Amino acid sequence: MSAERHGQNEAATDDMSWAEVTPDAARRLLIAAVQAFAERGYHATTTRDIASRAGMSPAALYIHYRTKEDLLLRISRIGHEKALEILKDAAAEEGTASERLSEAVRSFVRWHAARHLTARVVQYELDSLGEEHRPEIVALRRESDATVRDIINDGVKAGEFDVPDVPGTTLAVLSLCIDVARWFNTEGRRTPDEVGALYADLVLRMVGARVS
Amino acid sequence: MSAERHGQNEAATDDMSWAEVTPDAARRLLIAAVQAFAERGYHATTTRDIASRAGMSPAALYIHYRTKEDLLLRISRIGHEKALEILKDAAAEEGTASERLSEAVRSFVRWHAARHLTARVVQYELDSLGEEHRPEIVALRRESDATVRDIINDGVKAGEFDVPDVPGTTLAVLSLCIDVARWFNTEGRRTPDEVGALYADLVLRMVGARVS
DNA sequence: TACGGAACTAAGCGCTCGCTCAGCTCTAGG
DNA sequence: CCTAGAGCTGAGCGAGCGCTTAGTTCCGTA
Repeated sequence: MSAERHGQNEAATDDMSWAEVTPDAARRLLIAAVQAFAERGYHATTTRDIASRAGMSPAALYIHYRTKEDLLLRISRIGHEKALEILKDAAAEEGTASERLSEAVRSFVRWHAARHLTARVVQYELDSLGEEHRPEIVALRRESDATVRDIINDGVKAGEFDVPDVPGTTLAVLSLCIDVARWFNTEGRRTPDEVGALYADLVLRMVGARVS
Repeated sequence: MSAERHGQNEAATDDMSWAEVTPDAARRLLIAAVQAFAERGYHATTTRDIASRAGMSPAALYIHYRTKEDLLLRISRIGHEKALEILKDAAAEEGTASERLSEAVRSFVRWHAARHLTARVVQYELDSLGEEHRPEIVALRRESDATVRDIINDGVKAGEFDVPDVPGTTLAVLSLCIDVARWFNTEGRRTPDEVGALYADLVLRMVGARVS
């Protein structure tokens, strides 16, 4: 079966990846919200739907979360922090700029594919967040941007890369990786690992890395 | 002013690009719907909002469109047809595969940037379409995919390109172009022409085109 | 001038939404 | 055994939703 082959059935692994969310009922609600938001979008999802996916009554949601938007905010914050951590870990490794960029793209894309439900909410439901919470999330995105841009700048300085427009190329690389969350399908032909490898190669070509 | 510099203020040019929609009131409603859907998303947009943007009462909408979803369907169909036409025009030109791919990406991206409100609805609100209308739109997307894949295959056969994974690279190229609609901002630093030129260069690198 | 029909509006119907609240249940501490 | 409090539910409120309907306005034609 496909999910087994991928080893990435999101519903199964979510229990582990949202371990920081307690108590148990709050975590179940949050996981239910991720699935519902990813499938239907934030505005099309009802609190009744989220609660029933978690096996609870509609009122139970409000014991653990102040509002429906509060749920989205927590998902978005945790997700962005995870995505940023992945990029920073890759950037902090030892090795050439090519190696670090390749590893950053590979792991970033792998996350967007394996956890595409979460990533879809994180990357595409940002606008559903109210004005008062958006700046916090936008700041995390800028950090992600800076992390990738720094690696590319390193590569240019070291003579490894040929990049006429560093900010533009950084934007394109991140855009390419993020959009994986939109089209990736667990039932499809590619595993998250395969997509990660393909994209790492494509990005190295985009920055004109010397063939190794 | 930015919109003037870009020469691409969407609200202004929409009157011309939706010329095929008649009568005038129907076109005004459709343009209002594009703006509202792009800003807030389909589900978060109310029919009252659309009607008031068009300077009409809520009931007037139902004289020209059967339902709110009917509006989305018409926007989506016209938009996808336009996007496909752009790709096919570039693919049908004379020239090398590099030239045709470059022109396809340049014009496709330029459209997604200049008309990013429309493109955002077309590319990201597909899931809001009911099950009965989606297949028609998905067929148009497959045609777009095939058009780009054919150009890349031509380049590989001619020895112009070095592409280990043609379907995967095709997917990545289209994904990269489409995501322009998500991040492009009229107030930003780049014009649609500039983004088109940048992306055409990046895509030629992705397919390993020989430097010309 | 009179009239048929298309375009449009004011009012509002039935429904579902996010969210609330009074009260029930279950468990830990004494 | 009793009790306090956290977790949860059933019922439902006020609001706003998509959409409808009865009736008005306006214009082309004769």
